[in-house]
Amino acid sequence: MQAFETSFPMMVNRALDAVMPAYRQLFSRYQLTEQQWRVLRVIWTSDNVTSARLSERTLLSAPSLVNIIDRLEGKGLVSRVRSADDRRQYYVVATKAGQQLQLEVTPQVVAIQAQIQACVSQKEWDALGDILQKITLGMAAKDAAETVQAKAS
Amino acid sequence: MQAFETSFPMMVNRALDAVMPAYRQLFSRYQLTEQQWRVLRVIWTSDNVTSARLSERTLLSAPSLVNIIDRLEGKGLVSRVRSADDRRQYYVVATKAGQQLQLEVTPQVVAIQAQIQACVSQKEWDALGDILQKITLGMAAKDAAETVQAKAS
DNA sequence: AAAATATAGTTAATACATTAACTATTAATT
DNA sequence: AATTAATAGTTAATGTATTAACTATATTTT
Repeated sequence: MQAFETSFPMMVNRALDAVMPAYRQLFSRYQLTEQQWRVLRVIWTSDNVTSARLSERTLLSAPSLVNIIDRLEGKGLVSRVRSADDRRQYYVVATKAGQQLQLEVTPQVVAIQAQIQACVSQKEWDALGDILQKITLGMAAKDAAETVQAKAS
Repeated sequence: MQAFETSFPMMVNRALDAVMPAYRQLFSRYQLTEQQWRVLRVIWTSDNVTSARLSERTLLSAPSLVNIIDRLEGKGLVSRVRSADDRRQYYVVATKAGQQLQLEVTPQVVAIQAQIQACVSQKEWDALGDILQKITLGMAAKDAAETVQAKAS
Protein backbone atom coordinates (compact mmCIF):
# COMPACT_ATOMS: atom_id res chain seq x y z
CA MET A 1 0.00 0.00 0.00
CA GLN A 2 0.90 3.54 -0.80
CA ALA A 3 2.18 5.57 2.16
CA PHE A 4 0.46 8.86 2.79
CA GLU A 5 3.65 10.86 2.29
CA THR A 6 4.35 9.33 -1.12
CA SER A 7 0.84 9.60 -2.51
CA PHE A 8 0.56 11.59 -5.70
CA PRO A 9 -1.14 14.65 -4.20
CA MET A 10 1.35 14.88 -1.35
CA MET A 11 4.44 14.48 -3.54
CA VAL A 12 3.17 17.02 -5.96
CA ASN A 13 2.08 19.51 -3.33
CA ARG A 14 5.44 19.27 -1.64
CA ALA A 15 7.12 20.15 -4.91
CA LEU A 16 4.73 23.04 -5.48
CA ASP A 17 5.36 24.32 -1.96
CA ALA A 18 9.07 24.38 -2.76
CA VAL A 19 8.67 26.06 -6.12
CA MET A 20 5.88 28.60 -5.73
CA PRO A 21 7.49 30.96 -3.20
CA ALA A 22 10.01 32.03 -5.83
CA TYR A 23 7.20 32.99 -8.19
CA ARG A 24 5.15 34.68 -5.49
CA GLN A 25 8.07 36.74 -4.33
CA LEU A 26 8.55 37.98 -7.88
CA PHE A 27 4.87 38.69 -8.53
CA SER A 28 4.40 40.47 -5.23
CA ARG A 29 6.95 43.05 -6.33
CA TYR A 30 4.41 44.01 -8.99
CA GLN A 31 1.36 43.65 -6.72
CA LEU A 32 0.27 40.61 -8.67
CA THR A 33 -0.87 37.18 -7.56
CA GLU A 34 0.15 34.08 -9.43
CA GLN A 35 -3.35 33.67 -10.81
CA GLN A 36 -3.47 37.25 -12.04
CA TRP A 37 -0.17 36.64 -13.76
CA ARG A 38 -1.56 33.58 -15.52
CA VAL A 39 -4.42 35.60 -16.97
CA LEU A 40 -2.10 38.35 -18.17
CA ARG A 41 0.26 35.84 -19.70
CA VAL A 42 -2.51 34.34 -21.80
CA ILE A 43 -4.05 37.55 -23.08
CA TRP A 44 -0.65 38.98 -23.98
CA THR A 45 -0.06 36.23 -26.46
CA SER A 46 -3.53 35.70 -27.94
CA ASP A 47 -6.38 37.75 -29.28
CA ASN A 48 -10.11 37.44 -28.75
CA VAL A 49 -9.69 35.66 -25.45
CA THR A 50 -13.02 34.81 -23.89
CA SER A 51 -13.53 33.74 -20.29
CA ALA A 52 -14.05 30.14 -21.39
CA ARG A 53 -10.78 30.18 -23.28
CA LEU A 54 -9.02 31.77 -20.33
CA SER A 55 -10.34 29.05 -18.10
CA GLU A 56 -8.86 26.34 -20.36
CA ARG A 57 -5.50 27.97 -20.71
CA THR A 58 -4.99 29.21 -17.15
CA LEU A 59 -6.59 26.22 -15.41
CA LEU A 60 -8.63 28.67 -13.36
CA SER A 61 -12.33 28.01 -12.87
CA ALA A 62 -14.87 30.36 -14.37
CA PRO A 63 -16.10 31.59 -10.98
CA SER A 64 -12.53 32.35 -9.90
CA LEU A 65 -11.87 34.23 -13.11
CA VAL A 66 -14.68 36.65 -12.43
CA ASN A 67 -12.95 38.15 -9.42
CA ILE A 68 -9.46 37.87 -10.84
CA ILE A 69 -10.45 39.78 -13.95
CA ASP A 70 -12.34 42.30 -11.82
CA ARG A 71 -9.14 43.03 -9.88
CA LEU A 72 -6.99 43.24 -12.99
CA GLU A 73 -9.55 45.61 -14.44
CA GLY A 74 -9.45 47.64 -11.24
CA LYS A 75 -5.68 47.98 -11.62
CA GLY A 76 -6.13 49.15 -15.18
CA LEU A 77 -4.22 46.18 -16.61
CA VAL A 78 -7.05 44.62 -18.62
CA SER A 79 -10.52 45.48 -19.79
CA ARG A 80 -13.60 43.53 -20.85
CA VAL A 81 -15.00 44.02 -24.33
CA ARG A 82 -18.40 42.62 -25.23
CA SER A 83 -18.43 40.43 -28.32
CA ALA A 84 -20.61 41.66 -31.17
CA ASP A 85 -21.21 38.18 -32.56
CA ASP A 86 -22.38 36.55 -29.39
CA ARG A 87 -23.57 38.99 -26.80
CA ARG A 88 -23.17 36.45 -24.01
CA GLN A 89 -19.40 36.43 -24.27
CA TYR A 90 -16.77 39.14 -23.89
CA TYR A 91 -13.12 39.40 -24.67
CA VAL A 92 -10.48 40.19 -22.09
CA VAL A 93 -7.81 42.46 -23.53
CA ALA A 94 -4.61 43.94 -22.09
CA THR A 95 -4.30 47.70 -21.67
CA LYS A 96 -1.07 49.56 -22.46
CA ALA A 97 -0.05 49.33 -18.81
CA GLY A 98 -0.71 45.61 -18.95
CA GLN A 99 1.49 45.25 -22.02
CA GLN A 100 4.29 47.13 -20.30
CA LEU A 101 4.29 44.74 -17.35
CA GLN A 102 4.95 41.85 -19.66
CA LEU A 103 8.31 43.25 -20.72
CA GLU A 104 9.46 43.67 -17.14
CA VAL A 105 8.22 40.46 -15.59
CA THR A 106 8.64 37.82 -18.28
CA PRO A 107 12.47 37.61 -18.14
CA GLN A 108 12.34 37.08 -14.41
CA VAL A 109 9.78 34.32 -14.77
CA VAL A 110 12.02 32.65 -17.32
CA ALA A 111 14.88 32.81 -14.82
CA ILE A 112 12.84 30.97 -12.21
CA GLN A 113 11.82 28.34 -14.72
CA ALA A 114 15.49 27.82 -15.50
CA GLN A 115 16.22 27.39 -11.78
CA ILE A 116 13.61 24.69 -11.52
CA GLN A 117 14.81 22.81 -14.57
CA ALA A 118 18.38 23.03 -13.30
CA CYS A 119 17.38 20.79 -10.40
CA VAL A 120 17.20 17.81 -12.77
CA SER A 121 18.80 16.59 -15.99
CA GLN A 122 17.28 17.28 -19.38
CA LYS A 123 16.33 13.64 -19.63
CA GLU A 124 14.57 13.75 -16.28
CA TRP A 125 12.79 16.95 -17.20
CA ASP A 126 11.42 15.37 -20.34
CA ALA A 127 10.43 12.27 -18.43
CA LEU A 128 8.58 14.39 -15.90
CA GLY A 129 6.51 15.97 -18.65
CA ASP A 130 5.71 12.57 -20.14
CA ILE A 131 4.74 10.99 -16.87
CA LEU A 132 2.57 13.87 -15.73
CA GLN A 133 0.82 13.87 -19.07
CA LYS A 134 0.11 10.18 -18.85
CA ILE A 135 -1.46 10.65 -15.47
CA THR A 136 -3.38 13.69 -16.63
CA LEU A 137 -4.81 11.94 -19.67
CA GLY A 138 -5.34 8.65 -17.89
CA MET A 139 -7.33 10.13 -15.03
CA ALA A 140 -9.23 12.55 -17.26
CA ALA A 141 -10.37 9.59 -19.35
CA LYS A 142 -11.51 7.73 -16.28
CA ASP A 143 -13.36 10.79 -15.06
CA ALA A 144 -15.13 11.24 -18.38
CA ALA A 145 -16.15 7.58 -18.41
CA GLU A 146 -17.77 7.93 -15.00
CA THR A 147 -19.58 11.07 -16.04
CA VAL A 148 -21.07 9.28 -19.04
CA GLN A 149 -22.09 6.42 -16.79
CA ALA A 150 -23.74 8.81 -14.35
CA LYS A 151 -25.73 10.49 -17.13
CA ALA A 152 -26.88 7.14 -18.46
CA SER A 153 -28.29 5.99 -15.14
CA MET B 1 12.48 29.38 -23.59
CA GLN B 2 9.91 27.45 -21.62
CA ALA B 3 6.38 27.69 -22.99
CA PHE B 4 3.71 28.72 -20.54
CA GLU B 5 1.77 25.48 -20.93
CA THR B 6 4.79 23.31 -20.15
CA SER B 7 6.05 25.26 -17.16
CA PHE B 8 6.32 23.28 -13.97
CA PRO B 9 3.37 24.86 -12.18
CA MET B 10 1.08 24.43 -15.16
CA MET B 11 2.05 20.82 -15.85
CA VAL B 12 1.63 19.94 -12.22
CA ASN B 13 -1.63 21.77 -11.79
CA ARG B 14 -3.07 20.09 -14.84
CA ALA B 15 -2.23 16.71 -13.35
CA LEU B 16 -3.76 17.71 -10.03
CA ASP B 17 -6.91 18.91 -11.77
CA ALA B 18 -7.22 15.49 -13.38
CA VAL B 19 -6.57 13.57 -10.18
CA MET B 20 -8.29 15.47 -7.42
CA PRO B 21 -11.93 15.14 -8.52
CA ALA B 22 -11.77 11.42 -7.78
CA TYR B 23 -10.67 12.14 -4.22
CA ARG B 24 -13.16 14.95 -3.73
CA GLN B 25 -16.02 12.84 -4.92
CA LEU B 26 -15.09 10.21 -2.36
CA PHE B 27 -14.57 12.62 0.52
CA SER B 28 -17.77 14.51 -0.19
CA ARG B 29 -19.72 11.33 0.48
CA TYR B 30 -18.48 11.67 4.06
CA GLN B 31 -18.89 15.45 4.22
CA LEU B 32 -15.12 15.85 4.31
CA THR B 33 -12.79 18.09 2.36
CA GLU B 34 -9.45 16.85 1.14
CA GLN B 35 -7.66 18.95 3.75
CA GLN B 36 -9.81 17.63 6.56
CA TRP B 37 -8.98 14.13 5.38
CA ARG B 38 -5.28 14.89 5.50
CA VAL B 39 -5.52 15.93 9.13
CA LEU B 40 -7.48 12.83 10.08
CA ARG B 41 -5.05 10.61 8.25
CA VAL B 42 -2.13 11.96 10.24
CA ILE B 43 -3.68 11.79 13.67
CA TRP B 44 -4.96 8.28 13.09
CA THR B 45 -1.47 6.99 12.66
CA SER B 46 0.46 9.02 15.24
CA ASP B 47 0.15 10.11 18.84
CA ASN B 48 0.80 13.44 20.46
CA VAL B 49 0.28 15.34 17.26
CA THR B 50 0.69 19.07 17.74
CA SER B 51 -0.39 21.72 15.28
CA ALA B 52 3.21 22.27 14.21
CA ARG B 53 3.62 18.58 13.49
CA LEU B 54 0.34 18.51 11.62
CA SER B 55 1.53 21.38 9.50
CA GLU B 56 4.68 19.49 8.49
CA ARG B 57 2.93 16.26 7.71
CA THR B 58 -0.18 17.61 5.97
CA LEU B 59 1.55 20.49 4.17
CA LEU B 60 -1.19 22.77 5.49
CA SER B 61 -0.23 26.13 6.94
CA ALA B 62 -0.77 26.84 10.61
CA PRO B 63 -3.45 29.47 9.95
CA SER B 64 -5.35 27.08 7.69
CA LEU B 65 -5.16 24.36 10.30
CA VAL B 66 -6.95 26.48 12.85
CA ASN B 67 -10.20 26.48 10.87
CA ILE B 68 -9.83 22.95 9.58
CA ILE B 69 -9.41 21.60 13.10
CA ASP B 70 -12.28 23.79 14.29
CA ARG B 71 -14.57 22.18 11.71
CA LEU B 72 -13.38 18.66 12.49
CA GLU B 73 -13.98 19.39 16.14
CA GLY B 74 -17.44 20.71 15.30
CA LYS B 75 -18.22 17.42 13.57
CA GLY B 76 -17.06 15.51 16.63
CA LEU B 77 -14.24 13.80 14.73
CA VAL B 78 -11.30 15.25 16.68
CA SER B 79 -10.64 17.19 19.85
CA ARG B 80 -7.90 19.44 21.15
CA VAL B 81 -6.05 18.51 24.31
CA ARG B 82 -3.74 21.00 25.98
CA SER B 83 -0.23 19.74 26.63
CA ALA B 84 0.82 19.63 30.26
CA ASP B 85 4.52 20.04 29.47
CA ASP B 86 4.23 23.11 27.32
CA ARG B 87 1.01 24.98 27.81
CA ARG B 88 1.38 26.77 24.48
CA GLN B 89 0.82 23.63 22.50
CA TYR B 90 -2.04 21.19 22.29
CA TYR B 91 -2.52 17.75 20.83
CA VAL B 92 -5.12 16.94 18.23
CA VAL B 93 -6.64 13.52 18.85
CA ALA B 94 -9.26 11.48 17.00
CA THR B 95 -12.57 10.70 18.69
CA LYS B 96 -14.22 7.29 18.36
CA ALA B 97 -16.31 8.59 15.46
CA GLY B 98 -13.11 9.79 13.83
CA GLN B 99 -11.52 6.37 14.22
CA GLN B 100 -14.55 4.73 12.65
CA LEU B 101 -14.30 6.88 9.55
CA GLN B 102 -10.80 5.64 8.93
CA LEU B 103 -11.97 2.08 8.44
CA GLU B 104 -14.55 3.10 5.89
CA VAL B 105 -12.62 5.62 3.86
CA THR B 106 -9.06 4.30 3.74
CA PRO B 107 -9.72 1.37 1.38
CA GLN B 108 -11.40 3.69 -1.10
CA VAL B 109 -8.47 6.10 -0.98
CA VAL B 110 -6.13 3.22 -1.66
CA ALA B 111 -8.23 2.30 -4.69
CA ILE B 112 -7.86 5.79 -6.13
CA GLN B 113 -4.11 5.73 -5.53
CA ALA B 114 -3.98 2.47 -7.45
CA GLN B 115 -5.89 4.07 -10.33
CA ILE B 116 -3.37 6.87 -10.52
CA GLN B 117 -0.37 4.58 -10.43
CA ALA B 118 -1.96 2.40 -13.09
CA CYS B 119 -1.62 5.29 -15.53
CA VAL B 120 2.15 4.72 -15.70
CA SER B 121 4.64 1.87 -15.37
CA GLN B 122 6.30 1.03 -12.06
CA LYS B 123 9.56 2.42 -13.44
CA GLU B 124 7.90 5.69 -14.37
CA TRP B 125 6.20 5.92 -11.03
CA ASP B 126 9.52 5.56 -9.23
CA ALA B 127 11.11 8.08 -11.57
CA LEU B 128 8.32 10.55 -10.83
CA GLY B 129 9.03 10.33 -7.13
CA ASP B 130 12.76 10.83 -7.68
CA ILE B 131 12.35 13.78 -9.99
CA LEU B 132 9.82 15.56 -7.82
CA GLN B 133 12.04 15.07 -4.83
CA LYS B 134 15.03 16.53 -6.63
CA ILE B 135 13.03 19.60 -7.51
CA THR B 136 11.62 19.85 -4.00
CA LEU B 137 15.02 19.65 -2.36
CA GLY B 138 16.75 21.75 -4.97
CA MET B 139 14.33 24.64 -4.72
CA ALA B 140 14.02 24.42 -0.94
CA ALA B 141 17.81 24.74 -0.72
CA LYS B 142 17.77 27.79 -2.98
CA ASP B 143 15.00 29.31 -0.93
CA ALA B 144 16.88 28.76 2.33
CA ALA B 145 20.01 30.33 0.86
CA GLU B 146 18.11 33.47 -0.07
CA THR B 147 16.54 33.69 3.34
CA VAL B 148 19.94 33.58 5.00
CA GLN B 149 21.18 36.24 2.62
CA ALA B 150 18.20 38.45 3.42
CA LYS B 151 18.80 38.17 7.16
CA ALA B 152 22.45 39.04 6.77
CA SER B 153 21.78 42.25 4.89
C1' DA C 1 15.47 37.40 38.70
C1' DA C 2 14.36 40.98 34.96
C1' DA C 3 14.53 41.87 30.22
C1' DA C 4 14.83 40.46 25.73
C1' DT C 5 13.81 36.66 22.44
C1' DA C 6 11.76 32.95 20.64
C1' DT C 7 7.98 29.74 19.97
C1' DA C 8 2.93 27.67 19.56
C1' DG C 9 -1.07 28.80 18.20
C1' DT C 10 -4.48 32.27 16.78
C1' DT C 11 -6.65 36.26 14.45
C1' DA C 12 -7.31 39.41 10.60
C1' DA C 13 -7.31 40.82 5.81
C1' DT C 14 -7.31 39.74 1.20
C1' DA C 15 -7.47 36.43 -2.59
C1' DC C 16 -8.69 32.10 -4.60
C1' DA C 17 -11.21 27.16 -5.05
C1' DT C 18 -15.28 24.40 -5.41
C1' DT C 19 -20.08 23.50 -6.07
C1' DA C 20 -24.64 24.79 -7.15
C1' DA C 21 -27.86 27.96 -8.64
C1' DC C 22 -28.98 31.88 -11.52
C1' DT C 23 -29.34 35.46 -15.71
C1' DA C 24 -29.02 36.62 -20.28
C1' DT C 25 -28.53 35.16 -24.63
C1' DT C 26 -28.33 31.88 -28.36
C1' DA C 27 -29.36 27.55 -30.69
C1' DA C 28 -32.33 23.57 -31.44
C1' DT C 29 -37.06 21.44 -31.41
C1' DT C 30 -41.55 20.98 -32.22
C1' DA D 1 -42.86 31.42 -34.34
C1' DA D 2 -43.14 29.45 -29.57
C1' DT D 3 -40.98 26.24 -26.60
C1' DT D 4 -37.24 23.95 -24.99
C1' DA D 5 -32.63 23.24 -24.29
C1' DA D 6 -27.90 24.69 -24.30
C1' DT D 7 -24.21 28.08 -23.46
C1' DA D 8 -21.35 32.27 -21.44
C1' DG D 9 -20.77 34.44 -17.71
C1' DT D 10 -22.03 35.64 -12.94
C1' DT D 11 -23.50 35.22 -8.05
C1' DA D 12 -23.71 32.90 -3.61
C1' DA D 13 -22.12 29.87 0.03
C1' DT D 14 -18.61 27.48 2.20
C1' DG D 15 -13.81 26.26 2.74
C1' DT D 16 -8.94 27.05 2.12
C1' DA D 17 -4.24 29.84 1.05
C1' DT D 18 -1.10 33.48 2.09
C1' DT D 19 0.90 37.14 4.72
C1' DA D 20 1.34 39.88 8.70
C1' DA D 21 0.28 40.95 13.21
C1' DC D 22 -0.98 39.39 17.80
C1' DT D 23 -1.36 36.61 22.51
C1' DA D 24 0.26 33.56 25.73
C1' DT D 25 3.83 30.88 27.31
C1' DA D 26 8.60 29.38 27.36
C1' DT D 27 13.59 30.11 26.79
C1' DT D 28 17.76 32.84 26.71
C1' DT D 29 20.52 36.59 27.86
C1' DT D 30 22.31 39.99 30.72
